[in-house]
Amino acid sequence: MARRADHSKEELAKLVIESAETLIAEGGIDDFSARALSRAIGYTAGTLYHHFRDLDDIVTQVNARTLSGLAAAFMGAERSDDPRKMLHNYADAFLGFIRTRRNLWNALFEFKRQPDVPVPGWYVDAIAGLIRIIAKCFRDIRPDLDERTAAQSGQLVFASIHSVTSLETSGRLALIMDRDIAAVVHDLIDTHILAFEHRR
Amino acid sequence: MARRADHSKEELAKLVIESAETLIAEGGIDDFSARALSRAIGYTAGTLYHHFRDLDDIVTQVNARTLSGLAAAFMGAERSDDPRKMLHNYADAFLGFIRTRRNLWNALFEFKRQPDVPVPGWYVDAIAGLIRIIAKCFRDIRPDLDERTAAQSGQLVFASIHSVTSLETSGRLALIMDRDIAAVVHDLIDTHILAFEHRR
DNA sequence: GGCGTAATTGAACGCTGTTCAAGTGGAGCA
DNA sequence: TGCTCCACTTGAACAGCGTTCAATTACGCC
Repeated sequence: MARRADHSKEELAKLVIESAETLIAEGGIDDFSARALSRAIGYTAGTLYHHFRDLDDIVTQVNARTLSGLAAAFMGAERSDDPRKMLHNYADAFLGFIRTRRNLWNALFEFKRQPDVPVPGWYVDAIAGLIRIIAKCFRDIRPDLDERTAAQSGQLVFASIHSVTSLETSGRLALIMDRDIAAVVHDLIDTHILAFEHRR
Repeated sequence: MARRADHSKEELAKLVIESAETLIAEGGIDDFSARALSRAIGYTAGTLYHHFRDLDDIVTQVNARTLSGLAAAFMGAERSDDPRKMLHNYADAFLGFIRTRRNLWNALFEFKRQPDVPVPGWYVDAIAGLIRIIAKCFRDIRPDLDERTAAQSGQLVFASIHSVTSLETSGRLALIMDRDIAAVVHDLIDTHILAFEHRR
């Protein structure tokens, strides 16, 4: 029963990515498998490998949607003229985004990439874009400091927040601290702002 | 062909944990499996389940050794009367420790715990002990601030450093920043010190 | 020496990602 | 209309995984 009239090549690809996103969002990356995905779309596992290189290929495309969704959440953050307030607004946008998409956010950093397969360029660019938004706020706080310093603070904030959220979504935050994720994230931002204000 | 003469119950348990540690240290948690471990010790996979609840049980005991090894590394950190310098010394001890034990450090946070199995108490205590050492330095920097504030800074530093090291060991640090792990860790510590000095 | 029991084995179950020969349905051409 | 061709789909297969368990073995003890 080859070439079923059910879906065109493009429709099937779309169906696969969207179903994969739903499966990961609902059950996490651990319950996600080639057979579970093929069951969900009504095809056989083998078909997946005719349209995608492997499962990592599919997960990477789901991750792309998550990243652009986060970028959209950043764009939708409440505006403020105060860069300090703006950083907290971004944090709230971020927290709101991952609250409803825990498993998808986890998938971004959980799934193993094999070292030989290079990270896609758009992947790096998407993260760099988010960090640039954060760095811009630091630049506004102390325009006298050079751009590189602000960029590094943006990177540190991004990495630190990623840390506590991944600890939280994997259920390990309570091992380290006794506050909830939102309190910790805003505390982290205040810490980095305070340090940045008093630099040099 | 049971061979109780080869190893006593205690000897076998020791052999299992040590072999598991070696396997994880050399090949990472991904290449670690019940069959690989049983092959290494010259027994069958089924035997493992007579002496341990499951693989998680074994990994957890390996993690215990890693944690106490890290505590020992902290104890061996170069002493200093300056708490700021001391924080950097702890960082160097930490960096030195994970440099030779990347895969073991990864195993500490990588392997999935199922949510129903509670985290062992000594596990929580071991982490809390490390954080307390860090918090003590912050307390020395500003004795006028209350203990809780210092404790929270200790937690933030621990979580932040865990973040960048786990990003680094999983090969993702380069996605976010362009500096090496040691530079980032010391920068993080300076940031938290600077912010702590200027609190309230 | 024989018995009881603890330790060990090896097969089995259901799962995983991935590959591939075989077969089918639809499009294009005569 | 009939025919051919090939992209697509399937289902079986492979090698691995964690885990369980009936059967077997070997040891300590009486």
